[in-house]
Amino acid sequence: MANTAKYDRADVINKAMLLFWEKGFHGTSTRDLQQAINLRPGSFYAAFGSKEQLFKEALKCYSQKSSDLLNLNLAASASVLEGIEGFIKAVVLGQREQAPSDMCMLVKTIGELTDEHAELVDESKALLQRTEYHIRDLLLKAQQAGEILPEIDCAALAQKVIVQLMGLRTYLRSSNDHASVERLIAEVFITSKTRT
Amino acid sequence: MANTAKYDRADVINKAMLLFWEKGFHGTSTRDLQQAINLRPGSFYAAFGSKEQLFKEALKCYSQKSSDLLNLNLAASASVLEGIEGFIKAVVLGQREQAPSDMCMLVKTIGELTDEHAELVDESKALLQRTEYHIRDLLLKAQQAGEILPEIDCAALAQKVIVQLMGLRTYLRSSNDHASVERLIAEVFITSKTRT
DNA sequence: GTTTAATTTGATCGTTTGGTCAATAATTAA
DNA sequence: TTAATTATTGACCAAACGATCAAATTAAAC
Repeated sequence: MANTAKYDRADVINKAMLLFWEKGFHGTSTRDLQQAINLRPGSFYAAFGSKEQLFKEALKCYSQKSSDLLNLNLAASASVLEGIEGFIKAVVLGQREQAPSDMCMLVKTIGELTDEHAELVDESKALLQRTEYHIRDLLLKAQQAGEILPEIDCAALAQKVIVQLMGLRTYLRSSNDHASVERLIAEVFITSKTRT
Repeated sequence: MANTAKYDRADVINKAMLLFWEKGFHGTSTRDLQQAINLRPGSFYAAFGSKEQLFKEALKCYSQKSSDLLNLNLAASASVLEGIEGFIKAVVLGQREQAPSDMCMLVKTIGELTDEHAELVDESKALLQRTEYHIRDLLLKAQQAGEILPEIDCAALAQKVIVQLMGLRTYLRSSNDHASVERLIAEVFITSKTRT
């Protein structure tokens, strides 16, 4: 056989993801990346092919972490709806000192990039849609469990949740007004909840 | 005296704004700009000093256009609340074929840029806040006119409107689902309106 | 221990970047 | 008409960009 790679691919992608999340696609140079993940150009391009391909891996990594966080909150909550609410709070407010940006990386990407990088835009859109469907399915489960009023359209409610997530995270980045954002989060489900 | 400039400064800034809005700060090169506004480097830098300064002028231009659109909708509406609703529809859905991006240029900017370009980020934040205060004042006026329930906190409602604007425009960019967005817009004020 | 195939390294490539500048052209006041 | 002042032009600069590659190094297979 031959030599073996000395880096942990998952760890490298995670570090690249954090840098891309913070500075964006164009704002992150391949040299920035190579320094952050401690790889020389040759290894870098042997491993990932191009800056664009690494960014795509970073998007998937980001989305997976987000999905993990949702599952974590679901597991730690007594009900599905509580789990979703916990997830929203965690995503928007929770990770203050560890996340490299207040805003969603997928939102930042579809905002920054154009058709010139259609593959990355499309991947971001697809991952956002997957999240929406995931939440819709969870809301249906909550509705079947009697947590959500039966007349509510859960697909429409899932859209509202995604819109709120996008809007609130962006608003927090803009205003840095934690208190207001916390108050606004509490209102997301109030008209859909059953009496408790 | 001397020679006079052959270009219209306001027109040039407007063209630059459209390009920046579409492609972002890093995605737009000074050569892209110089070609779009038909200025050679010398004139370009004599007129604007730097890419960053021109971007700042572009932000102000964008915000002014947005403010104009709000006033236009207010003037064309029977009530203040109708005017705001018309503005929201116009901003989110109306300008389909003319706007270079679904998303708000200020949101795109605070999403793309970091502390490295703090002046541009801060300017965007300030312009967003000005819009929020503008809407808050209008909502107060609508409340005094009896269009909004007296128990509503108009400052908080203005925040909600801004969050919705950010979220809905981003969601439209992501999903291209006009019908859903139109439906979601209709829900912005339903719990605040008085009986009609 | 030698062979073999993969990895790592750092110099380097051609291009694009934001920005400068001396030369030229144009306009108006005198 | 001339002198003074400003605008325009296009060549040019140094730095940063994404990416390549031959040479050196490494570790598993035999």
